[in-house]
Amino acid sequence: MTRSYEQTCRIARALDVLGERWTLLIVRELALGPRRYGDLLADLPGMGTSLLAARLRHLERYDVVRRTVLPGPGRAAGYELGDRGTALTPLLASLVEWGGGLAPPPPGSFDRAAWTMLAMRLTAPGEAVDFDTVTEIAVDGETLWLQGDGERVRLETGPAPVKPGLRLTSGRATFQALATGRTTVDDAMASGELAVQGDADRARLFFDLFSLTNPSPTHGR
Amino acid sequence: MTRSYEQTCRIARALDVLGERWTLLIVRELALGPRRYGDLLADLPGMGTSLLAARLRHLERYDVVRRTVLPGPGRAAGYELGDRGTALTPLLASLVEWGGGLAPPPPGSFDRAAWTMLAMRLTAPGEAVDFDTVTEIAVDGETLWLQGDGERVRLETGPAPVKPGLRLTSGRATFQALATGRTTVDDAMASGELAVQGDADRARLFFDLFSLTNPSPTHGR
DNA sequence: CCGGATCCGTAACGATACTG
DNA sequence: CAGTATCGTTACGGATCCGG
Repeated sequence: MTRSYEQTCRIARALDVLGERWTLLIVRELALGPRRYGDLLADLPGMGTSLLAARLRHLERYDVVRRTVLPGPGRAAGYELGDRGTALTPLLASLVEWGGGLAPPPPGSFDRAAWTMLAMRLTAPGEAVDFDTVTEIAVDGETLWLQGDGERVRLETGPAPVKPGLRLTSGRATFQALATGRTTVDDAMASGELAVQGDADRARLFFDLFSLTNPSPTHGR
Repeated sequence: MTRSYEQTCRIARALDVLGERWTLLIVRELALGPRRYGDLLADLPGMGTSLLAARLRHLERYDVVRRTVLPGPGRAAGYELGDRGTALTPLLASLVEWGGGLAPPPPGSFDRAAWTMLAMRLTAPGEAVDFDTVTEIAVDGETLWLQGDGERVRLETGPAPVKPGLRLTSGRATFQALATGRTTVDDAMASGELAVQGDADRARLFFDLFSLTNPSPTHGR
């Protein structure tokens, strides 16, 4: 089917499944919640449609990805992570940590707040699971939400399914600065670049918990 | 040079550097100690020589890989991991963990004890760094050695540079069974499939510490 | 002989058009 | 909207060739 390294090594076999172009970015997208085929295509600029279809079929075989019926009216078909897909969380976290050490991206790159927020979630300390305020984030028109439930932090694209207890609105540059700790909630509020609806203390706690401290909190050996 | 996703996302940027075919397997090989160009080529069956040269040059740019002079007589040129390469240890560990959940490899795959031992080292618990006995392992003619120094576990291919305190000799199948805990040192010794030179208690401790317990000791979130 | 560079056939990818 | 079909382009794999 797909080209294999034909090695017994676990690393090589993992890469047999995950190592081809776009594969882990599909997993990244679905780590942000279930999506429709067309949404995936739109969020992976440059990827051809036939390739996306082939990758999804491939990943289904390993239960990395699973077909599902999306919630809400319309019973639309979509894709979500399977059990072997959610098991990729530590791998995605390693990639985020390592990628954080690279030079800053060239201007003109595609950017989405959801990617930054996913990186924040993946590298957040364990206490972040107790952040139980439903928080909606709107960055430059893009909206997403998250909530900790004591077990893990749910993070999905789109508007919050219930009325959020905290709502943060900003532009991309400000959000990036907040994410990396280059600015603070107070400064961003004072300059009008960040709007906070809800408790300002909660907003401060939010960025304290999820901030992409770079260099990273070395995990592993 | 190489094709990029052109996304600001840290995952995508990490994959811009690491995501192409063979790249992480080169890192895996160099995680087993410095090597010469020809050795890398021999240990990566199927890889073309021009591609290896291109990958090495690419990885040098990011200090994942570095040119070096090999120890020993001859002052031969070789390659070793750079700082950004050794920083890939947690990523390799994640791949090992995830790959361990896949179906067993098809027969006829390439196999080396060094790959299994690297997987054991990457997923071993922290106490393994205190395993300070120089241990040489010979599996089916292939030899490698390792030693903990209290900080980390050094693991390299080839014979031990000093007289080992423990020496284990077996065939591939037996070593695999010992690595995955499907057999014990005592059983393998009793059946003559494993020869232990040195303290048998140390040999037992060795496999206790490094055994690829599958399912894994969940690390990360 | 080792460390590559060159060349060329094949397989993978990317863009667009097309179909149920 | 969710894919399949087609086709030009790029990347890879294998063999051969070259300089120290």
